[in-house]
Amino acid sequence: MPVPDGVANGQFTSQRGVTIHDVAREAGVSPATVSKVMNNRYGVASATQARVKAAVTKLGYEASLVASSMRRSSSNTIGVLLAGFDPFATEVIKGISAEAVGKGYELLAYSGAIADERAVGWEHRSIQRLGGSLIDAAIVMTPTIRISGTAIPIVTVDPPAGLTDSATIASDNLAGAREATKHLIDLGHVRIAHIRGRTDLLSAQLREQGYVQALAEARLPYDPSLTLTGAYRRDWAVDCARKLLDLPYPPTAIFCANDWSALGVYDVCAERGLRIPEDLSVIGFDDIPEGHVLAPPLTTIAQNLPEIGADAFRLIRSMLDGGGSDNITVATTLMHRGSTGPVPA
Amino acid sequence: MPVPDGVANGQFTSQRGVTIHDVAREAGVSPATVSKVMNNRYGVASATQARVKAAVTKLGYEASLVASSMRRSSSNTIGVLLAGFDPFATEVIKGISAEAVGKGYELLAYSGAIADERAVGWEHRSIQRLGGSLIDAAIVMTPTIRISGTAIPIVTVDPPAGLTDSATIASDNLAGAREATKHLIDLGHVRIAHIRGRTDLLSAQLREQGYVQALAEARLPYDPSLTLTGAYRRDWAVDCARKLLDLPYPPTAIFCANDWSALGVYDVCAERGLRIPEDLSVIGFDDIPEGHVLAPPLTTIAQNLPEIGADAFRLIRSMLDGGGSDNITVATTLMHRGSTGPVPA
DNA sequence: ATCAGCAACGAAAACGTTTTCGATACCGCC
DNA sequence: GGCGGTATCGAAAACGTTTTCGTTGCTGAT
Repeated sequence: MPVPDGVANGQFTSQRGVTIHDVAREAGVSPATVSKVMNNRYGVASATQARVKAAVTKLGYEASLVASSMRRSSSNTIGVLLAGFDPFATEVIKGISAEAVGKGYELLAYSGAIADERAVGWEHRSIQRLGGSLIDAAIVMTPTIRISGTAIPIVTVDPPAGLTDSATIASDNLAGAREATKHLIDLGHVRIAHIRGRTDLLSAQLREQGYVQALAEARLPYDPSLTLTGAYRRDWAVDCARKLLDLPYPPTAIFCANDWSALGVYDVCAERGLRIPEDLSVIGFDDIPEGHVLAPPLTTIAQNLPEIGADAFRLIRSMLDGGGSDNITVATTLMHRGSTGPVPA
Repeated sequence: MPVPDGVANGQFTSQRGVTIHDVAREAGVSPATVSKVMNNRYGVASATQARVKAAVTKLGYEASLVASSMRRSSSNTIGVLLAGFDPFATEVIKGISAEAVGKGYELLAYSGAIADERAVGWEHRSIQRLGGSLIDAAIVMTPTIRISGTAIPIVTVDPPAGLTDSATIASDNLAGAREATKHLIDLGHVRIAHIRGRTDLLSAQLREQGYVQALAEARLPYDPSLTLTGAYRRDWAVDCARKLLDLPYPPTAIFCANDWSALGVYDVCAERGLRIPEDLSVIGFDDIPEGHVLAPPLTTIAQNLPEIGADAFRLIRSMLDGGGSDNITVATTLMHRGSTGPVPA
């Protein structure tokens, strides 16, 4: 139901916002004085202050963030740079926001990845574009490349491999994967497969490493043919699951590097009539909401995403205050639901 | 484990990003020419272009968003303005993002509500601060006031009461509330209470209206003493539930204006030893994740938040192309879970 | 009466980019 | 050789704000 409210095309381009000059003219002072009043600078008579404030409220003036942050060095806002507003990122942002509220900082989440061809290097581009003026510091989510030589403090959430010399926050992927694998071992499983994630990501490497460690700790043999690459993708995981189940001596349990991969395993079980967990135990990683509504609900390793965000904010704040960088890991928790059970007889 | 990576305090303030002047000097041209190359303007020799591009890549130059959007009018960015990154807002943002990706637009979510005392009017402040230069249009989430006189197109998600003359998107709160109430009626309930939301919000008004309509359609009597104000808050809803259950002729079912209010009802049932749904049926609105893990899981009216976001993006895009405004409602769906059942005998 | 001191205010520069417009050099053609 | 036309480039203004610094005018002390 379109509303014919009498607005024509181009209605907005003609208008320009009210500037500091308008306020100055209204109050009969110079722009410089208006700026001083707005920023509570010393050196303006109280009578003038009152006049300026009256003009400000009358005209509804608010300083343009762009112009002021161009002149100033600091803007009191911290930027959150992300490839897209996916569930992972938004959950972490919630944590950042919860921690930041009331601390006098504004938050600006910027998604600068326009198209896939330009996607590589979006982190650097975004920091260059926003940094130094619009934002005082940045929290970068799941970058694909190493970021260096920036003019502002950076903390990296879910960092890429090999980035230990700067500030990073991530789940304790190693311990989480070890716990997942140990959970399967405790249920009596001996032949445990692993569908690993994107091998270029540190998180995937650590989860695989945790899987290997848990096997070693339990003195179970490590069979390389039981580890396939699902790249964190459901469709790839489908292929992996098929190959694993086609093995002459197939696994009785699969540890998936993330929940999406586990969904792929569910798909294959459905197509082959295999029951979970009676015929095959499945455990995931991440604890996405979709896992709750599966039949059976997915056993998984939950990441504490808001806590990661809160830690990221605390760290970047301490860096703004002159503190050094740090590498923080956040504990995961095993969510024992319906998709894992004792080894079939 | 702090990493002593040899960085001192103030390490970042000294550095300044590489500007267009640096590139110009490197390439032996003027800043104007560099700008033309960056923006693919006509009138620069191919040899010069190559030299400039080489300098750009060598220095890793990226135009400052602040400076360029100060000079330009358009920035190809649409802003999402919100009071905070709460679950409602982030879910809608996901929908906006999913719809915006690949359309050539960048997204900038800005949370300008610093402290509660300054919170009133954050919408206007944010638009003034970002509009006209940093963002070309804005999607405003759950504003508390009417926004008018802006220089850029605005669409409002979950608009306040009385705002029908501008572009708005919201769930079909009326139909959803009617469905919720009808669900209880179909289960045989006759004495149905309603814990309403914040009466200043249009959503709450419509949900109450839907409740009243459903009663009327079923020719059930409307008892004003069965409607109390929970203001969308859990603690207020606790008081409401206590009062309702203390009534001489208490309700057998309660329709809560949102899920948080329903949680308050759960609290009171727990404190009084009432069983859900045997002694009291409870239905909520919103479908928050917390409702899934309750015992019993909460029956509720789910909002299609990502769809709201997608609609918001589509609408603002058509407005940028010169289209008129619109008022859109998005359908809700009843999630029948464990907290509603037949009327007790 | 003179002057140091200070409060109040404004002129102007600066931030980094884009865009207009004028200047220059070169080309082909008469 | 002169000239109109075109291609290429740079000087400078502009965007809206903040900040420095100089100017003005007043107060109070000598």
